[in-house]
Amino acid sequence: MELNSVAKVILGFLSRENLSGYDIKLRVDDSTRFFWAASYGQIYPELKRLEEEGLIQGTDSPHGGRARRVYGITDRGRTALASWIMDTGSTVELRHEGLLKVFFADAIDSPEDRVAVLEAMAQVHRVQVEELEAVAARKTSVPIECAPETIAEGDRRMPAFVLKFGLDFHRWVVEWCEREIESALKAEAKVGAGHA
Amino acid sequence: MELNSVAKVILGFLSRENLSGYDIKLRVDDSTRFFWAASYGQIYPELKRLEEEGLIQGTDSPHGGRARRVYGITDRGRTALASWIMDTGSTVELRHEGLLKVFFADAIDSPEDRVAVLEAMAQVHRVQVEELEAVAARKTSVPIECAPETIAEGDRRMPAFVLKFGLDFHRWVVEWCEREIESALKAEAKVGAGHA
DNA sequence: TACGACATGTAATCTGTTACATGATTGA
DNA sequence: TCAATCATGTAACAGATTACATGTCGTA
Repeated sequence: MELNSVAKVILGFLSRENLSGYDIKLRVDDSTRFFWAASYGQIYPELKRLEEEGLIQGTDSPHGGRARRVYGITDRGRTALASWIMDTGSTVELRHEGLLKVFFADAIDSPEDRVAVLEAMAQVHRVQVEELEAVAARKTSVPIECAPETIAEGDRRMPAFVLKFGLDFHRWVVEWCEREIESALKAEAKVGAGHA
Repeated sequence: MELNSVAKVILGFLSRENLSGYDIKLRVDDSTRFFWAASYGQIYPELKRLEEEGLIQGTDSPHGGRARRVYGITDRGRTALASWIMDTGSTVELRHEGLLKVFFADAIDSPEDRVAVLEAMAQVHRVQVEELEAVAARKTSVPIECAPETIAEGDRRMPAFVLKFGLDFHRWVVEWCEREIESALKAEAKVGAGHA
């Protein structure tokens, strides 16, 4: 019962509410995309597979003449989800072009230009902070889940938790870069003074 | 002159020293793999392509009967590398299964089990810290680049910089998790006391 | 009536890893 | 002599994105 990458988000979201493939994609793009993306090209085929395996159950529920299939999680699906969550192993992958540039920045002659590489990296993370702040603002003003019983359940704390992690993380990176830039500038000033 | 993902590491390493494909792979696995991996299946074809484009220049230099082709960066290659590094845009991708588990941990009934999910995430990052500490230890004791002229150049500071970032980052995540676990446990204790 | 959101699906493409094939050299 | 390392290369596969095709519905 190994779950693939897409199955994990699908079962996760379906454990909260019944959704169509389209709905799932909306929620992914609004939340997990920052650390776990999923495209239509993965979602729709996987919904079929998961239904065949009996982890989810689909029901046709067209809106007028517009075809729509809403899926709900089954007991077997819940078991699979819980067993994945409770498994202590998990992968972490970081692919960071800014770090790669810093790593090779010795190839740049001018010290000011090398500092600029760090500053550019900081800027990328500032943008991420802004994006996440926008997400946070949206969450507090207009909750994405609008069903009344959903708002009533106040115990859905974990997504906010993860959002906080994202904000804290990107802010930390910005500060790290700024600290290192400052100490680099100080070191350089000393060298400059020595030469004068 | 858009560089693809593998071209970036190749040009970066060749800007320091002349290397074979095998050498490049060794260096990637020893350093950038934590944020920028590359496999033989990418490296060898790309070396050919970069030579055709004139960004690198290969020379056959067999060791005895063992075939070997060593590449050096050209002036055009240096220009391409510098222009990529100085470009302010860069991608950041994080794929974090632990965060995904935390995100969906509301599906787990027991509060203790939910805390365990956070603890497991912390553990993954502790392992990363250990791995990076091993890398750091290797660097200070036996520098990977052993050519004397290389050791003499003391101005290759950026790789150590990036290593420091990795260590600081993973330690920060561990502390973040521990802080949140503690505050979660305190909140729970209060609820428990209220019920009592 | 036209546009944007709703809704499903797939084919082409791209990127990257894994595994294998092949063979030489070095050192225990 | 045997295993590990040096060395190059490719085919098969896995994972994911992009772009397209198709059509409905609500609303400005």
